This record gives sequence, C-alpha cells and structure tokens, in this order.
Amino acid sequence: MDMHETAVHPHADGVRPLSLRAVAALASTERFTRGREIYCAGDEGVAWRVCLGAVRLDQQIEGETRFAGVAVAGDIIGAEVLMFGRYTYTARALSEVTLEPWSSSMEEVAPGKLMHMLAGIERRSVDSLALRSGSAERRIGQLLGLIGRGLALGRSKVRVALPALRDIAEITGLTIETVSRTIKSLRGNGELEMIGERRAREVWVESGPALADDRACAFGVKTDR
Amino acid sequence: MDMHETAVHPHADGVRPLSLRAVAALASTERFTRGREIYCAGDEGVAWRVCLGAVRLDQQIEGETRFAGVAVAGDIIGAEVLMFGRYTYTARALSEVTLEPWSSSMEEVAPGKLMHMLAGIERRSVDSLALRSGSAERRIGQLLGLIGRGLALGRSKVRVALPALRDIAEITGLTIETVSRTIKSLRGNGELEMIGERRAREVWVESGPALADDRACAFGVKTDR
DNA sequence: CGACACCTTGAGTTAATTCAAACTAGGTGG
DNA sequence: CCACCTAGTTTGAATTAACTCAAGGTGTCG
Repeated sequence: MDMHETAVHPHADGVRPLSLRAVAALASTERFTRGREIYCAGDEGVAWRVCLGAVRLDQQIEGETRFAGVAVAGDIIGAEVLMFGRYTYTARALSEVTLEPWSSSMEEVAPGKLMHMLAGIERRSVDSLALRSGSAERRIGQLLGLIGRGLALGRSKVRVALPALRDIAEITGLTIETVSRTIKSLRGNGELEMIGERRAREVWVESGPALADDRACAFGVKTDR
Repeated sequence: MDMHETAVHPHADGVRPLSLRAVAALASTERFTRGREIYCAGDEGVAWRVCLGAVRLDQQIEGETRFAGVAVAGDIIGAEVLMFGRYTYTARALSEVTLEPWSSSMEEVAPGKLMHMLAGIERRSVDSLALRSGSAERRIGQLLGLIGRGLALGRSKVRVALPALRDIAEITGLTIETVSRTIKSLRGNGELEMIGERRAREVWVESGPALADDRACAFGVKTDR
C-alpha cells in the first residue's frame, strides 16, 4: 500500500518521474542475477553505475579472494579502469542487479562528477568497515540495512533478497554457521521479517535515513529532523 | 647500514633526491605529535597530503565516534572539503605526523591528480578492511605493517612508534586487554622486535612490498619478483 | 535419479571479552 | 620535593560469543 501511494503521487517522498535522459540510460542497462559475476579483476571494460541492487567487490590476490567492499544502488563501480585500464576488483551480484555504463574515459568525466564519485567511495569505505564492527547481529543488520538503503527510493521499508549465507559470512567476517544461527534468532525475536524458506528468501528492511540526510549529518550540518 | 647505503646511492631502491618542488613544499609542512587532533569533523579547512606518519580518521556520529580508516604517508586526507566545504571525518595523529597542504579548491585539481587520489582512497579502504580480518595477531600485524609501509622510504625495516593501545584496539575492533596480551605474546615469540617499555615504545616492522608493486599486483599485472 | 551446492542443527572447543585489581609514568599543585 | 591524581598499561580469573567439526536436510540441475 505504501508502494501504491508512491505510484499515485510520484512526487511524494522525493521520487521524481523519469527524465528523458534517465529513459535513454535505461535502454542501455545490463542486468545480472544473484551470484553472477559482473566483471573480473584484470579484465578491460568500462565503469558502471549501480541502478538497483547490491554488488560485492573482492580483491583477487595470490589465489585467495579478499573482501574489498559492498556497492549499492547509486554507487559507481569499476572507476579504476579510468586510471589503470583494467579492473582492480572482481564484482559479483549480491542480489538482482541493474547497471548502466557510467564513463569509459577519464577525459569525458566532469570534475564535479569525479568528486561526487569520490565521496561515494569514501562512504562505501566507511559502510564496509561498519560491516566488520560489533556483534554478529549488528554486522548482519548493518549489511541488510546497507542493501536496503540503495533500494529504498523513499520508501521506509524495502523487501530485499537475502544474499547467500556464504556471501554474508565472507562480507561480515563471520562463519556460515554463525550467520545461519544469527538470522534464525533475529527472525525469532521478530527483529527480521522474512518471506520464503531456505534459498530465495526475502527480508523486510527498515531503509533508515535517506542518503542526503546522511551526508548532511556526516559533515556536521544540523538538520531539522 | 641500510640507511647509509641509501644516502650514498640515492637512486637505489627507487628513492630520488628531493626536487625543487619538494623542497618548496617542505617549507610549508605542519607537524603533529602522537595523539594530537589534526582537524575535526565539521571544521572548515584544506586538504592535506600525509608526508610522514599515520593518521586515524573517525566519523563523529551522534556523540559516538566510529572508525573510518587509517591514512599513511602518501595519502591525501580531508579531500571532502573540496566537495562539501567542511571536513567529514576527524583526523588524529597515530604517530609523529608531517603534513603538507594539498589543495584548497576543486578547480585547481587536475583530473589526473584526482584519479590518483581515487586510487589512494580505494587502497585505503582495502587496507582498513584488512585491519578487521582474521585473528588478533593478524590484525595488529596488519596495522603495524601499514604504518610501517608509509614510513619505509625503500628500506626493508622501519622503526615505528607504537600507537596507544586504545587506538590499536579501536582500529582493529579488539579490546585494550586483548591488544596488550597479543603484543606481549608477539614479543615473546620474537615476531615483534620492541624497544622501550610501556609508553613511548617503538617496534621494528618489515615494510613489505613497495607501494608501486602493490598497485601493479592489484590490477592483475604480473611482476617479476 | 544422483550429484552437487546450499542451508541447518548440535556438541565441544577456543579466542576474545568482561570485570576487577594492581602497576607505572607524567603532570599538578601544595 | 613529595604527595597525589590521572591516563595508560598489565595481569588474572571467569564468562561468552563465535568457531570448528560433523552430520543430516533441502532444493536444483544435468
């Protein structure tokens, strides 16, 4: 019903109708299913903007893969190609993911756009760090919140596909078993509303503060909440 | 004796003599002692380049402070001011720190310089994540290695001031007690060569691969090590 | 169907935490 | 100068959250 509201009054909650530019971009988007590899470290390619979903980034170093961060809707991924010509990290879809090409050469990127991306990367860094802080409950909650935030589009609650336990475990630095048990207990406490069983589960996530608020708060500007 | 070699053959190990520009920059550097606050989230100011030492970055959110990363010699800190006009994070010196002003406005930054900073931030992100991965021993080793790397200047071993246990604990996500015990055991195993007692201790750190190698390795280019 | 990847659950173990107390160096003020 | 205070560090004992190992359940795909 919340979604219905949004559909009837598209300007409510800060959701704007699609601009011509957005429609054009939509035409060239690429979609990936959960678990699919998006690109591999060392490959050539372009930078992407995540339109929808969450992406896991890993550093491939001496055979073993090391977690390098999570990117969500709105983030730019693969910007390293502008600098090095090749991807530094491997990207895999944590959920259904939609991407649009962002930029293929450094020259065509406006400085403002670069700075914006830069800010995004900083935020991603801090968010990724939060995924390794505190108890198992806190970490998993943080991850789900992060995934949900990018998908919220102004809604207060979002339904997100639960990533594979293996992914959650590697991202949070926990074991698969601990993740399984923690999710079970969160569900038992009523702290996690869940749909479906085993594979193909979805959870309802409070989307938290919008990104704009976040940023304002981050650099010390008072907001009138 | 390693240092002596370097002094006699300055081009060995990739260490170059100071350029005129470097000398000019040196004139306007600022120094901070261990534990000193460099700038505070919300303040206005300029971006800095870390010449020497290690800096701790924290997000100040609702009273509590959240670890946001470690910057070492070579990194740019406070670049957010170019975008937002104010610092997003609080910076504090983990060791003796020398800074030079980097840039005060977005317009005067060349795109290439921006991209360079981008690479630095990405690396910082991965390094920070490594500080939260694995056992207490591994995390603390990682932190000391990171601090040492920026100070190495081509030498294979560096002497670095041990940060306060409180800082180490907050950065690695451990408790002060665990850090104290772990350092004691590392020292006992001979894995950590240490000078001095209690406060004002220093440790010898293997500086690991140079930054250039790191970067090459990171994006899949084979090096002939 | 069988093979496989993924998820769940239990029991025992361990690394790290918590709580508590003592120790140390450095600074302050009488 | 000494007594005192404080922040930082060390150490011990008890506790616990998370890990390991092991086995069984469940869905998917060839």
